[in-house]
Amino acid sequence: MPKSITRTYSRYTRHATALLAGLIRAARKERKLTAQEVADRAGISRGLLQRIEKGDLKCEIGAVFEVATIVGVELFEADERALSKHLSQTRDKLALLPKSVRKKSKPVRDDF
Amino acid sequence: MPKSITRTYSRYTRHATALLAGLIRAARKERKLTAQEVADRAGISRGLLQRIEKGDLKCEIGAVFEVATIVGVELFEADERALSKHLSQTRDKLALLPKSVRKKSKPVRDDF
DNA sequence: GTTTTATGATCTATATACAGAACATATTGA
DNA sequence: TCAATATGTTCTGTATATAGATCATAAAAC
Repeated sequence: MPKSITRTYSRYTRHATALLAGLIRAARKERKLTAQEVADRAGISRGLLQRIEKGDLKCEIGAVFEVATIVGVELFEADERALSKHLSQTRDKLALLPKSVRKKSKPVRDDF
Repeated sequence: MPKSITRTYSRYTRHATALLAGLIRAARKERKLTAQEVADRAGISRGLLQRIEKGDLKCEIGAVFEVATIVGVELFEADERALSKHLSQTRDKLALLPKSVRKKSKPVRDDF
C-alpha cells in the first residue's frame, strides 16, 4: 500500500470551491443543459463534470473554469473585456514589484 | 508514443486563470513571502507553486484556491462570512431546481 | 564589487486524475 | 401509471500531475 498524499484545505478554500460548484450546477439547470451536453462541449467526461459539480478539490482548474464559462458563470464578476483589462493592470503592477523577495538580515525598526 | 489528451480552453478561461495567477504572485510579493514559505504553508511543493503562479491550467483547483487564501487573494470578492452566506443561498436555489434536465420530445414553439 | 539566497528550470519515480464503459437508480414527460 | 432518459456510482487502464532533488541563473543586501 503506497502512502498517499493527503492535503488539508482551509474552510475558505472548501467553501469557495463548493460555491463555484453550486453556481455551475444551478446555471446548467437554469439553461436546461444535460450533464452530457456540457461535458461534450467542455471536452471532458461526464464523470469529471459530476466531480466538478460536487466541488471536488482535486479537479483541474482549467476544466472547472471552462465548464463555468460554458454554463455562463462569471469569474471575478467580470466579462471577457473586464477580465482582459484587469489582467493587464495586474501585469503592470507585477512589473513594479521586486523580482524576488529577500528577508532582511537585521529586522527593520518601523515603529517610530 | 501514447496518445495524450489535449484540451482546448476558451480565451475567458485562460484569462481568468492568468488573472488569478497574477493576483496571487502580486499578493505574495506585497506581503514579502518567499515561494518556499507559501508552498510550505499550503502543503505543496515549490514547483507546484511556480506552476500556479504561471497560470498552469492543469493544477488542482484546491491547491490554487488554498494558495490564494494564504496570500490573501479574495475569491468571489467575499470574505469567509459572505462566502458561507452565498453558499447557502445557492444551495437553497438548487433545491428548487429540477433534479434532472429533460429535453422535450416535441420542440416548444415560443416564437409567437 | 561580493555574498547570499530566491527563483526558474529540468529530471525521475510515484500517486492519482482522468476517460470510458457499465450498471443501477431516480426523475420527468406523457 | 409507464417509458424514456438523466443522473449517480463504481470499475479499470492509462496518461499525467506532483514531490523532491538538483542545478543554473538572477537579484537583492551589503
